Amino acid sequence: MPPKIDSFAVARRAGVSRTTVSHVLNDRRDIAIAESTRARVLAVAAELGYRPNAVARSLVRGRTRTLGVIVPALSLNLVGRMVNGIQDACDRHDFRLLVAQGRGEPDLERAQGSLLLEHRVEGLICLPGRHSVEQTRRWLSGLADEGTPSVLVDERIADPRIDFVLGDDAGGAAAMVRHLLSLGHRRIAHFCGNQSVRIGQERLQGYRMALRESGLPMDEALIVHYSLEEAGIEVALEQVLSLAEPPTALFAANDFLAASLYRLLVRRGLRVPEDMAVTGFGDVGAASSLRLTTVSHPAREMGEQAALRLFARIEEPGRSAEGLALPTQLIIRETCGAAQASSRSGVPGRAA
Amino acid sequence: MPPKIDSFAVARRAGVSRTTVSHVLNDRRDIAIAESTRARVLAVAAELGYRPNAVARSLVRGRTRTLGVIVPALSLNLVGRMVNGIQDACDRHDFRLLVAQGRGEPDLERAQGSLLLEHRVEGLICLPGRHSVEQTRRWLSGLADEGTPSVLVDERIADPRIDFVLGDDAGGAAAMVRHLLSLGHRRIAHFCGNQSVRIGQERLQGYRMALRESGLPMDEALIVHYSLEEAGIEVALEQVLSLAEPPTALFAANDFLAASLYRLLVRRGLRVPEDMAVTGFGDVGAASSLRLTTVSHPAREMGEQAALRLFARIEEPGRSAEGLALPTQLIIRETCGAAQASSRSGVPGRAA
DNA sequence: CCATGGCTTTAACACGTGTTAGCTCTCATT
DNA sequence: AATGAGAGCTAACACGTGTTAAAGCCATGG
Repeated sequence: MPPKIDSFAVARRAGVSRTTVSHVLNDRRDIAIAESTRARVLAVAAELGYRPNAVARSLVRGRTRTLGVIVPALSLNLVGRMVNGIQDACDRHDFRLLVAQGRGEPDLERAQGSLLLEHRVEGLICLPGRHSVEQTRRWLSGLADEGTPSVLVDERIADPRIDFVLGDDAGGAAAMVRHLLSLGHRRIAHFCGNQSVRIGQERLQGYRMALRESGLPMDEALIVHYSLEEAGIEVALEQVLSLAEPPTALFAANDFLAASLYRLLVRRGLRVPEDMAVTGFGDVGAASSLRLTTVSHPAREMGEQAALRLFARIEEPGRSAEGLALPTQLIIRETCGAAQASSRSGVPGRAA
Repeated sequence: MPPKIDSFAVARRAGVSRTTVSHVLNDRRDIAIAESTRARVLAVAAELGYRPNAVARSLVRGRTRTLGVIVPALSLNLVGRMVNGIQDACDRHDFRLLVAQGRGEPDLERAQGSLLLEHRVEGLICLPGRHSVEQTRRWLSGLADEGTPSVLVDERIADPRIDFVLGDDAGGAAAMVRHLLSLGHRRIAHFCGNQSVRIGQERLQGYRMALRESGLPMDEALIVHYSLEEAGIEVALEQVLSLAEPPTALFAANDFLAASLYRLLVRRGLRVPEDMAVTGFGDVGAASSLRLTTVSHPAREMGEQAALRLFARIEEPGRSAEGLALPTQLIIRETCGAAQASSRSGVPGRAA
């Protein structure tokens, strides 16, 4: 066990006081320090491998320069991309990131949040699980009362002290449908996502919006719900293919679903995209392998923006919160049967 | 701004001293405390919403109960799963997790590591980037000199003070090849992963091992290297299909590659698995959508084990390090053309 | 020779908690 | 009734740093 190297050790060895070491290492310009002294202190600190104790510094400064993030699980693709964005923003602002998993259980989420607060994170980013949205909202409002800033991701919240950040799911879905319309498709089926969460709802809403503005009749038979087991998808597909007027394009609410549809179609001897176009949403890793036309979800940017919002509120506690909807991007590959190009949905802006 | 609630506030309100509050809240059984006092303190703490300051506690105890992990990027699928496992283990041991991204850049990795050490993490888990393995090894050895325990993930290290954890990539690949052999395939092509990293090398090695033990002749033309662009894969596929004796099964070093092969085969009018079997490695999300036969990579368990190793070394600093290779699991779905079943490769054990 | 003033350095306190040694008070034992 | 024991509580220090007010030093000018 090597001897403990604290600022005392550096001071002794450099022949100065501990205070001088602190001033040099914190680069305080308002305090005059002889150049020779400064150089000597820095040399000694490097020589001894001195690592300032951030714990002690946090305590005395009353600032930890640490953010906390609560997610349902880090293994989820979008969650990883989001935390990646948060982390990048933290790096640029010299903040550390403490992560916690809530598994979508409200009680666990709150318990994990309390632990983060005991560690005095300066702000909290929360991506609630599917079943805990409402409780999470109330809890974050309570934290706002105590003065802890937070950002809610992927869900809206009415509290004017809490920012929220989400993707423009409706806009992205609408862009996809418009693209399919522009390719000549008139019968476009939508395989819905989970209608109990915002993203599932809004993607369907975007589909409806684009169809309505095109003037085409809305056929509810083309809006496909299915049970979650793999067999459920196949049954639903059979059903829609056997319609009197079957669709010529399938727009799935997510890429995994699109991949399943792709496989099922191929197994039936249909060609994609010649006999049937297939598109997805999310742009997960395998989407590019399948050359799947899809919508890229701005998960990384959402994380980044969430962190930036937090930094702004930490610096200016009175700042009023805003909702932000980040644009998605249409990724045109081959499963829609069009030449490659891409376009953005909407512009970044306030979300109601 | 609500009034600061520290242990003083609780003590005042409960009519006891701050020390008594500490004893009650830390549940010290060796110190006798009247039941009435204990109950009153707990009630007041709950009423005021007292949150002990973990920063102060860490400072005085000299223990932060925090682990640090350095990864190339959190957006990578396997990384997310691994950190998920680490986090679960931390939860069970009442540890917090501080994450940092090194982007595979050695300098950044070390800088991030230093930051984590300044925050006095009690141990470090390191998943080095592709290009920084050797430097990372040296750096971790240096940390061991200073007394900081660490675990290296996905790479071996000779230092007897540093544990490493990896997946049994060779065993998993061998199991896959044996399975294909058992289905009657005699010409199995392997589309290699990056041969400059361990997992790419060992998967190829497992392929060779299984073929050798089967007694079949080794045909180097079936070991496929390709350039990384999408077109590269197509060219390589054409080449192997036009061999005098083309393969009947394609074993890809990862699932994304397998998905690409699946798509290319289908586009050529070939049926999977009737005309050609396709298998992958990793069991990423889309693998189940494509009903891809693959090998599940034990990323989550690796993270979990890495953390457990660290806890053991933190409790018993003199403990000697071990290498651990975690078993993979063969996931038999439909792209190999077999009835569903599954088997494990090897047993958990020491890795040389 | 002393006062003035700028440039460096230092002593001392603060942050919020855990912990140890010691104090007080009650009760039972002799 | 004195005393010892033990239960219950408190005072004081420690952790490693940042920060402020004051002290020391040196040169310059009166």
